[in-house]
Amino acid sequence: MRFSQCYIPTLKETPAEAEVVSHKLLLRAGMVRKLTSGMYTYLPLGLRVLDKISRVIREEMATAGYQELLMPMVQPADLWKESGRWEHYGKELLRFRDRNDREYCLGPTHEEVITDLVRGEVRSYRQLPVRLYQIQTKFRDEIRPRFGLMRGREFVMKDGYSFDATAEGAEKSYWECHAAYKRIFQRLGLRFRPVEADSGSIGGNFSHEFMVLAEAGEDTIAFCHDCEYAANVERAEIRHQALGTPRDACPPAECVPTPGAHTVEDVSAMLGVPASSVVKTLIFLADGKPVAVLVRGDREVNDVKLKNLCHAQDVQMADAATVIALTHAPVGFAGPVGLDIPVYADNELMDGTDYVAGANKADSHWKHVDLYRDTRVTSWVDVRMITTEDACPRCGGRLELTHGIEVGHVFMLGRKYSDAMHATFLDENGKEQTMIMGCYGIGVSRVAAAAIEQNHDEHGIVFPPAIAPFDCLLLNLDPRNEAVNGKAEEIYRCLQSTGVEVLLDDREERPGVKFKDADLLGIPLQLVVGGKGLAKGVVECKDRRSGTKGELSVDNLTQAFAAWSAKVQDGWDAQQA
RNA sequence: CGGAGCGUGGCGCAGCUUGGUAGCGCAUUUGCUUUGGGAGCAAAGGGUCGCUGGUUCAAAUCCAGUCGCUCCGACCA
Repeated sequence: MRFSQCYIPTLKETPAEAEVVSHKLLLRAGMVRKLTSGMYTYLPLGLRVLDKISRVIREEMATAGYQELLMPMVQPADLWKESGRWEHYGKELLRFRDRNDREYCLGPTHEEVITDLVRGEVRSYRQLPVRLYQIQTKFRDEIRPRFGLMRGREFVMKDGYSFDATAEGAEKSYWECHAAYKRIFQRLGLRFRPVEADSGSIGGNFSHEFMVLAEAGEDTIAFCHDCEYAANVERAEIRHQALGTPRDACPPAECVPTPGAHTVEDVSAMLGVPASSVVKTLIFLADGKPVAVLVRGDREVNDVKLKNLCHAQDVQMADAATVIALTHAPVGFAGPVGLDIPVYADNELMDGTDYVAGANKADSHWKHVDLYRDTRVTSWVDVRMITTEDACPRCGGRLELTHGIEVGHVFMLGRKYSDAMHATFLDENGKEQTMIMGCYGIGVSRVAAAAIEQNHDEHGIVFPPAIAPFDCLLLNLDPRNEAVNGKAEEIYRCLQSTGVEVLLDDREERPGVKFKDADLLGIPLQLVVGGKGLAKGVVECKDRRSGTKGELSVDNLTQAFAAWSAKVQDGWDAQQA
């Protein structure tokens, strides 16, 4: 392609609306433009990036035995009523009516449609497994779209589904897709980790998220240095071993004044005890029902764990009025002593005694609290956030926390949808059975953003070769100079004929403009054809990632280019490993 | 939805407090010069100041409403 004939509107300045790096650079590099909140037009260069990502996905899904199809974006409400999600999915599901007043929604995901399809065709265990996927635009009416392509309302997703006759078969489908995802993100040149994850509202038995490691990531993941364990902190279980030693004797509990101390820090400072000796008592509403959660003062409650423990759809911190009604004290003085709502205490508190806790009375706390002696704990549970002080739940090794961007998620759904929608088949005994499903998503447009979050510098994007819109950017520094122009055109044709995707910058611009745009666009290989180089019989080359510059002789350019290109790819592979 | 902020030529911003001629940089057009890291000079074009209503002799500026966008929280690929 010729730059002069491409629609690549690069920007010198960053539009005010962009906050995160990937959004700024996608706008500046002329890859996307916003239509309205959370909805973007992919310009030619941006679309090429999506196509590159999709190509890898298609190849690896095919290898894993998944076939591509394409389902409608508009879905009838009936199917969603059948699965029960018309009621449960919430406002993210954009609903509307047609001219005949029939109800529809825009597809945020396609479990219902695919299940309807498969139940209509598949009668026998002999027809299973069925493994299908599509790459399509999805719509979710997000509460708050943000960060450009990272969380749009309209976005491109690959969604795959498997239907199996047996649990073993379903697991096979699941793990084969899991393996395909590893190959996909590997090939895309991203540093990533598959992590154990909570299933959330999609439901199901177990799931893994694929996290691209990046500072800007909205998720936190915990992973072990000594074994393969990695999990989203929402899910990471905590290895708790009872100390086995008798707890110290605890002096009688004593109520002491703590005026104005309504944070753990205030209390521990005022009473001269470490935060770890304070019991933090938080009141939550689980589907509207109050529960108290106890964690050590220096820990955080994990509300996903709490949600699962309560079997609740929704868990929130209680508002101030509710706290006052339940504890008879303002926020900040709640404690487990004498509290008559269910109390979930974190396992970690088992080991200690002589705690400080709120007194359920304004400006007062109890000292010398023994949770066994002085309170009634409903159950001891794992409800807190994991920390780097915790040991790996698998092997006891050292844990590290890092940020990640969720680009893929695989779920073992089980029979959640197939039961609700009667997707059944006859087994070898002629007995009716329910299909076992898995579903598998990759945020294609989010992968593009995540790749940029992970790979950029102060000059612009640094695309991994597999994702870059072109393999090579060929700069013709002086199109009006016959020798330079002729050589640039010759190299352009020559590289194209060997299958290299080349963008030729043939614009009548000053060299500086071309260099700046070249770095901004992030195409991995830059070749510079200019008078200076040609005088020496060379064109200059630059590896966008490392910044390393070199010279390639014009005489055996094809071979020299191939060798250099392989070297640049090696650099990427080394960085990824 | 709760909290914070922003809307002024294509882009980035100033002006608003204290009402009175709409301004700067970039980009665009033309000419000349320049030509290896976002060129220089000269000239030119382009804005109902988000929208509606109000106050006023007079509103970008003050008031009310409304729409849109961004950021912080609950959601998720």
